[in-house]
Amino acid sequence: MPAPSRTSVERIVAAGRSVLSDAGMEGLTMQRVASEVGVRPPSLYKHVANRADLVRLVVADIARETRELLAAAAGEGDAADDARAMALALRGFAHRDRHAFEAMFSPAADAATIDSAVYATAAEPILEVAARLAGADHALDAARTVTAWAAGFLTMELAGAFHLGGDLDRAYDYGIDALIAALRKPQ
Amino acid sequence: MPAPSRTSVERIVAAGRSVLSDAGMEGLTMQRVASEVGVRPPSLYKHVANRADLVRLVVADIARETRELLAAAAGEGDAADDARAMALALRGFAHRDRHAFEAMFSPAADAATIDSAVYATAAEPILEVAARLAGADHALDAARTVTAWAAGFLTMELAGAFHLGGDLDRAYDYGIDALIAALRKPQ
DNA sequence: ACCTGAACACCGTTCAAGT
DNA sequence: ACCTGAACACCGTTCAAGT
Repeated sequence: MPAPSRTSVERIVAAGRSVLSDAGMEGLTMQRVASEVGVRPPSLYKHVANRADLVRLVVADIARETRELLAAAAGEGDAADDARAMALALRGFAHRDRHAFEAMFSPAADAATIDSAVYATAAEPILEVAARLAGADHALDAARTVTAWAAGFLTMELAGAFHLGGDLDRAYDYGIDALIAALRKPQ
Repeated sequence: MPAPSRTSVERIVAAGRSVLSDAGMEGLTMQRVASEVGVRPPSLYKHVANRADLVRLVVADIARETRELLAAAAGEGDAADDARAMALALRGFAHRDRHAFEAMFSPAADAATIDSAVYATAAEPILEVAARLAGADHALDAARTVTAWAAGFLTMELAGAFHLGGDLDRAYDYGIDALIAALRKPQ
């Protein structure tokens, strides 16, 4: 007499995603997720291999979310406007959901190995603007430079590394403007 | 009959530093550190408040190390040469000791709250070159932009986020050149 | 004044037994 | 075919008892 599944990977990942948002990576425990889903911890192992696997799935979800966010920010402006809008959208996300942002952009000991395909997902819209901004030949380098800067800035901002004061909104603008100017292909 | 201390904070932090290097943040356990130091885990609590405290001290050590490293890289070249040399020195460190680098530049759930003074320590040599490069008025913004980019690039490189291939050495050069050009004060 | 063993709470994970 | 309780290993941390 087979027992019908009382949950599913989808529901487990969704629960994990929401636990992560409000308890952080450290609070993302199998026990908490199980109780959120209405099941006992051992049952989760019928649907995911282990905690690392669950974390990987949750991070992949966040990557998809990030891609949507960035794609939506790139409107019909020129390349520089779109790049600026995407940078601001990413900062908004980092502020709105710091745990999700950190899970994606800092290699917590927990996240262990993240599928590199996950990054490719989120990187698509960035590559597209980078190509328009820097030209096809430098699209990859330009995309990496901008992404590295934004990820680094926001990670450090969230970590409280920018303690020397000054207006961080302005500092972020300063950075994005400097990068756009530097990467822009000769007209 | 008071018992003479069989260890010290210094020795504990040094042990923690070396355990971190070869086992990562996740392998940095009180048990491992205790055994490295020749003592039982409960004894550590006579010298550090708890694991978070130990992690904080280890990270502060890494920050000092990083400052030395950066200061040594800034030779007698002009501002652009020094900035380049410092960026390369940081990358060398990230490759040589990835766990130490990650402990400093990614807010592991473990690191919890890092003293912001720790960042100030490591930032000093960067601020100094930034002032020479971008002028005193923009020193802080320029230092933040360069640091954010380098931290982001190296974190992503270590995480395997740059899977799309291409020469990463060249990509790093591309980034630092672009940033130097963008931040350089009008001559 | 520091060290220790014993103990506790909490975690991930396995597994035999239920349905 | 999935769920469960019981169990195990491992972790951080506390504390009374040793010296």
